[in-house]
Amino acid sequence: MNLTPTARVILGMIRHGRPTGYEIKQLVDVSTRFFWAASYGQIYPELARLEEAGLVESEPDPSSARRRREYRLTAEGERALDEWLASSGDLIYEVRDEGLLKLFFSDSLEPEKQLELIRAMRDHHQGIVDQLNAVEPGAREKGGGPYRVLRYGLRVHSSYVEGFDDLEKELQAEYGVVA
Amino acid sequence: MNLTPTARVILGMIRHGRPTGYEIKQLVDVSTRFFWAASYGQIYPELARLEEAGLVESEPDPSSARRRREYRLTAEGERALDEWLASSGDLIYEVRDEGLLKLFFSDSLEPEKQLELIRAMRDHHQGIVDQLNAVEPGAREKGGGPYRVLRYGLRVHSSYVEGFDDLEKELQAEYGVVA
DNA sequence: TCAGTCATGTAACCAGTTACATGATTAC
DNA sequence: GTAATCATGTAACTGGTTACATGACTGA
Repeated sequence: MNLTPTARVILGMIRHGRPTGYEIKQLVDVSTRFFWAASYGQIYPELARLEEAGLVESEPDPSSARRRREYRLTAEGERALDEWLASSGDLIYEVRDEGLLKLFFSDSLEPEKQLELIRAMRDHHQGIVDQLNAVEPGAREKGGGPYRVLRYGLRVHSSYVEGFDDLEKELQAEYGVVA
Repeated sequence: MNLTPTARVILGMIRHGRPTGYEIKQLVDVSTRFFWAASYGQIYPELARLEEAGLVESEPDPSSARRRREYRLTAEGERALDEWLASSGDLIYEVRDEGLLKLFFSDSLEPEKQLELIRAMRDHHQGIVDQLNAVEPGAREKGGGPYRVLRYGLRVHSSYVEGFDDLEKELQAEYGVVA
């Protein structure tokens, strides 16, 4: 009953009230995206596999004018989801941050280019903070896990921004630049 | 001259004084690993491709008793590395954090399990902080990009730990647990 | 002598993205 | 009418891990 990575988001999202591939993708894109992304190219085939495996079942939504297939968890699916949530093995934790990699190798770069890099990273994380802030009110109302995760994200990405601000000042001091 | 992701670490590490696949992997594992990993299964084939493409050249190390192939950057390779470092397009930034995904869906979990999850994540990041602290003295001495990256990592992972500590207290209060 | 480390490499697999294709419905 | 959005899906590709295989050298 071992779930593939994408299956975990999908089952979770179905229980969370997102019964179609499309709706799952929509919610992922404004919530889990920053720590767990998913593309249509993963979602639709995985839904089919999950149905084949008996963890979900589906039927076309007749109340909708457009083509629309609604999924729900089977008893098996509920069990598999709970099992994963309660499991206590190693948790996947992977990061790929090209900016940090550049920074690591940045000693050969001109100061101005180094600053440019740091500012780009700062802006990127500030952008995430902004996006999180934009959904904060709605999330606060609902509370629970999603809201906890949101606040966590807000905290760490703000800490990123601070870190880059400090780095920028430090570099400017080092190279004798006057702001 | 577009470098594959792994090519960037490799070229950077060669310039940084790690001329063999083995040594590249060793350094990656204690430095960039937390934001840019690489496995032997990527490194060795990529070295061969880079040589084929003329970005590196190599010869067996005669001064070594064991089999050992030393790579160095060609002029082409130097140029490609510099070009990447100075480029200013979008930077890859990807995270996959299974713990946060669980937390997102954790509302159906018993409080005790929720706390367990939060503690596991806390411990994981504390472990990273410990590992970073272990290499801090050596990195401080050398300074430059690697040291900047290290301090950044220390900062954000400490902020993760704090975040989870707070979350734990919050949950305990919510569920009326007395520490 | 034997465990550990240095050192290179391959094959099978896994998980993911991007781009494309299709078409209906809704809002302006 | 037409642009945006809803909605599903596939094919080609990319980038990566894991496990395995091999063997020499080094230090206790």
